[in-house]
Amino acid sequence: MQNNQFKKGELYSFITGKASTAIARNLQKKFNSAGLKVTIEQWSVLYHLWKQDGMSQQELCKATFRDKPSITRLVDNLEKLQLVKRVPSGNDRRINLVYLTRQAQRLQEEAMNLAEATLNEALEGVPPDRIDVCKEVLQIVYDNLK
Amino acid sequence: MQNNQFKKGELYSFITGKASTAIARNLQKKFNSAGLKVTIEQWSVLYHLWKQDGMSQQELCKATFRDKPSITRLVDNLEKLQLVKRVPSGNDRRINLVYLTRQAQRLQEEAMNLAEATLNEALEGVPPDRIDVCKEVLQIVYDNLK
DNA sequence: TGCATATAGTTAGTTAAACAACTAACTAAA
DNA sequence: TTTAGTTAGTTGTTTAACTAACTATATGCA
Repeated sequence: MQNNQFKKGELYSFITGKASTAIARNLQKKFNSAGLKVTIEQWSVLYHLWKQDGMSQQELCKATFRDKPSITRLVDNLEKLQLVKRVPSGNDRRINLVYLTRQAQRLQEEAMNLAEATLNEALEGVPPDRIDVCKEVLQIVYDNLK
Repeated sequence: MQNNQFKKGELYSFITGKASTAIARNLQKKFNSAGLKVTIEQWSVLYHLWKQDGMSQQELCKATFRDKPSITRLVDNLEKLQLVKRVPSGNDRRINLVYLTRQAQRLQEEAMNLAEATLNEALEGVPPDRIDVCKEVLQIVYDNLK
């Protein structure tokens, strides 16, 4: 145990993740301003479908670190927005494959550009090597607790 | 603009803050196992009251990075749990000062120890200087977007 | 074949976040 | 002192997270 790494007064911001909250909020505002009617959570699902269309809900769970009910709801809402479509798998009738609609495909570039812009704003003035350290630490944290 | 710091494929985990989610989830489980009947969000309010009792709701907003309705509801629930009490300010009748009950004071040590344990687990194997870099980067991110 | 077990997804219930619209109380300037 | 603007807090609505309990389908093994 590395007991003195954190003094009690410093626990808070690490645990509550205010930085990532701020990033998410900033991106949501950009979406709203641009008239993109998606939430960050919905975006996080679309993001993975843009990388690989036709994932199952289970795969989306793993990719987005969400549980099954969350994905059910998110896909419900994305279907209502006509951005994705559930298609039953031919091989295994338990499985829903989730496919992007034309409409969602058209959103990709704009949404990704806004996400990139948010990150560039967030990381303004941070040297690349420090970003790398930060990414590594956060990855270790995630792996340690998984 | 530092345009090539992030490749598009790397946006995701930074924006969605999976590390802080994992930390929060881990701490919540520790609370549950220990029979502490508080949520992480409630803990985040208690945390600041343990540092300084009798803060106003507005001050709690700033400290926890939440908006006013969120604090209203968290304090509502903490009151139901008999962990805090609203006391109208003498000087300004708009203001509620939020005070810890005896019961909440008794929770402090146990809750803080669990939070510390979570962080030690999370940061196992991460050298202290890298943690410092990480904290600095996250602080800059937060300030950049504020 | 048949049954236990695992997997994919849904539904229900509680808690919380974000936003907008609101009331009440205070402050400062005409 | 009246009015305009600000600040503190509450309420309503939508979206989402997490847990538990559920249905339906598939798989593995006796």
